[in-house]
Order: sequence, then C-alpha cells, then structure tokens
Amino acid sequence: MSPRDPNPPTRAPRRTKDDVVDAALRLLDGVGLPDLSMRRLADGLGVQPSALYWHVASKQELLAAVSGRILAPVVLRPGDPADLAGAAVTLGHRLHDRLLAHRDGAEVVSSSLALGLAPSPVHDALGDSAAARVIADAVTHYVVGFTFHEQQRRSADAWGAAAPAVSLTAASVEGTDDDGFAAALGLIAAGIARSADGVAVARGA
Amino acid sequence: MSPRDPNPPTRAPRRTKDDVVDAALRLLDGVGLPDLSMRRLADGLGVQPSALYWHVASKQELLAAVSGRILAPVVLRPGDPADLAGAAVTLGHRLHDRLLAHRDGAEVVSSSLALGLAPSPVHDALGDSAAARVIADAVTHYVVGFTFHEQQRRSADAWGAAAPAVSLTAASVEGTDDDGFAAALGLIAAGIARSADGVAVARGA
DNA sequence: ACCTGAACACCGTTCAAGT
DNA sequence: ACCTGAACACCGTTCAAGT
Repeated sequence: MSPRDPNPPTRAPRRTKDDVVDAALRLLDGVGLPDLSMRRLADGLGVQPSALYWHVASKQELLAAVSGRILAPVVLRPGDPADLAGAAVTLGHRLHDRLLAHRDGAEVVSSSLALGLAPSPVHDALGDSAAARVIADAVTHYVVGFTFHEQQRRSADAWGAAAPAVSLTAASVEGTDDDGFAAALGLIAAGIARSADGVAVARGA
Repeated sequence: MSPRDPNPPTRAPRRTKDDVVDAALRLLDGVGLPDLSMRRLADGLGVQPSALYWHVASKQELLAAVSGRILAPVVLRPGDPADLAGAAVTLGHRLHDRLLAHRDGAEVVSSSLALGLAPSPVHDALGDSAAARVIADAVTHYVVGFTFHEQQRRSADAWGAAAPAVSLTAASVEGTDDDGFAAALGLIAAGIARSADGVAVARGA
C-alpha cells in the first residue's frame, strides 16, 4: 500500500453532487415536495444535514438541479416536425409527459423556472427569434400550469376520496384530462399558424 | 349599563376573519411570501399565533382567502367584448393587472388555483361550455405562469442588481415584458378565433 | 365567541472542527 | 475533499384553559 496505490484502502463511501440529486429525486417520488426536507434527504444518504451544503449552496439550487434532471429529455429529435407550430406542440406533449413522470414534478419545475434557476427546454429547442420566444412562453406556461393543477387534483383524489366532484360529466374517466390538455395546446398551435409573424391584439382595459 | 345595553363597555378589540385576511394581504405586500408566517401575522395583529386558528383552519386556507381578494375584480363588465376570444383577452389582461398589484401575487394565486381552493375567475366569467373551459384553461395558466416568472425577475432585479442579463437586446426597458405578454395572449386569441369549435391536433410522441 | 400559554415536532442554514 | 457536531433562528399546528 504505497501512497500512490491505485486501489487505496477503502475509505468511508463519499458522495458526489450527482448522488445527492439522485437521492433528492427519489425522495421526491417517495414522499412528495412538502415532505422533501434537507434533513430527511441527509438521513437517506446516511449523512448529517450540514454535509449537504458541501454539495449544494441551498435547497433551491438542489431543486433546480432536480428540475434539470426531469427536463433533460425535453428536446427535439430527428423526425420531429420542422415547422414552429408542429415543433411547439411536440415539445409541449413531451414536457407534459416528463412533468407527470415525477411526483409534484410540475410544482418543482414551476418554481425553478420562475426563479430562472433551470433552463427552459422549450425556449432552448425553438431558438431565440422573437416569434419563437413568444410561442415558447405560451407553451411552457400553459403546460406547466395545467400539469401543476392536474397533479394536485390527482394527489387530492388519491389521499381523501373527498367526492369526485362533477367527474360524472366526463365520458372517459382517464382520457378526460389528456383531451382537455391537447385541446388547449391545439388552440395555441392554431394561434401560431394563424398569426405567422405579425400579431395584432387589442388591449382590453 | 343594563345587560342589553346597545353600547356595552368597550372590551378588548376582537378580530374577524376579514381582519385576518386584510392583515395577511398587507403583510404579503410588505415582506413577500417567503416571510409571510403565521407568527409574524399574529404579531402584527397583537395576538398569539394560535389565535389565528380560530379564524382559519390552516395557512393554506388563509392564502386561498388572500387569493380570493386579489382575484375579486377579475370579472366581465358592461361594455366588454361579447365574443369568446375578445372576452378571454380582456380577462387575461385584467388578471395580469391584479396579480401584479400585490407582491408575489402570481405565486400565491398559482398554488391556490392548483389546490382548487380558490375559484378561477376566468372560468367563472366565460361559462362552462366545453370550448369556454379549454379557453379559460389556456388563458389562466398562461397568464399566471407568465406573471409568476415576471414577478420573480423583478424582485431578483430589485434585490441584487446581479447583471441585468441580455436586457440590452430589448428596445424599451419597461415595455418589453408587457409586449411579450400581450403577444402570446394574442396567440391564444388567434387560436380561439381560428379553431372555432372543432380542434384537430396531431399527437407528437 | 375569541383568545392565551405552553408545548410538539419539526425546519434551512452556518460554521468551527475533525479526518 | 468531504463530513461531523452543535448551534441559531426560526416554522405550522394542537389543545387545554381562560374570560
């Protein structure tokens, strides 16, 4: 065991920032955002709470990294529509899917985006022309907001079955949310197709 | 001073739920959502923290009541456009204005709406036809999300002047946000006008 | 009807010190 | 480089008891 031994004596296992973000994402899925505390996270990693602050500067920065993980697959891929409207709709659905893939995903991403701590994947994918920015804004805020609402409804239904409200009016139990989601996204797409470049809108008081 | 004296001896001033909500809204404007605690609120009212729980069941219920106050003026008024697209745009601008009128207004309203604890004024104003619901969803989520982002940007700029980013690309310093906002809202309006009733949208993987 | 006092079970974050 | 130990300054909420 020379000082340069490539296999030094096994020391206590140490963590990397990636490990911490991994653990945070799994804890999020396990207990939800309200119960995702730095102390619980440290517990799961077998570490003191203060140790986390060697890896991340704050809880907000950690949640931004978690958001980055959630959003990573929201990109344009070969074979995707080349026109702005088509690409925007594709990205919108992909974003929706990713947010639903993790408990409270929309809420986590919503605040990270608002704080400017996570890059917006739709903006990144569509480029930074003026028209693209407007479209990315509309799609991103609509999808995140809709999914946030959707996820709260689901967890409320799951916890207490406090009267399924007026869900009788819906024909299909599972298809309803997705249909409403797709319809409004189509609305935005129709707006993109119609307004092309110049958008005129009357300012209502 | 009979037992039925209409002007009984002045007792210690007591609070109503309205007083508590008023104080919460003023405290929100003063210190922002992260520092709006039940203890601070109780302090301002000259009361023990536990006393608040006689008036409200939880902090979330209190914030929902605050949201209700913020959103109260978001209604259709005589003289407003009668068509769905025009009414939706008018309500969108009115909602935007109300959210900006209070510190962290968009964040407070965003979670109250997601939790279903505050009624959505755009949905209420547009009625509950299938088309109206889709439009109300698009407008509400877009406006709340955009304004949430906008308010975080503003308070970040205000606190630390940590590099105004790429704001040089914008011609007018103050008009920029509003222009982007109106453009995307116009996009949605154009979608409403175009899709009329039947919306066809291709589901991108 | 409205509130106090005291407690329960927690938080995020900092920082000197250890290895 | 990575973590411990201990503390600081807080939280939301409950509940018996007071007036």
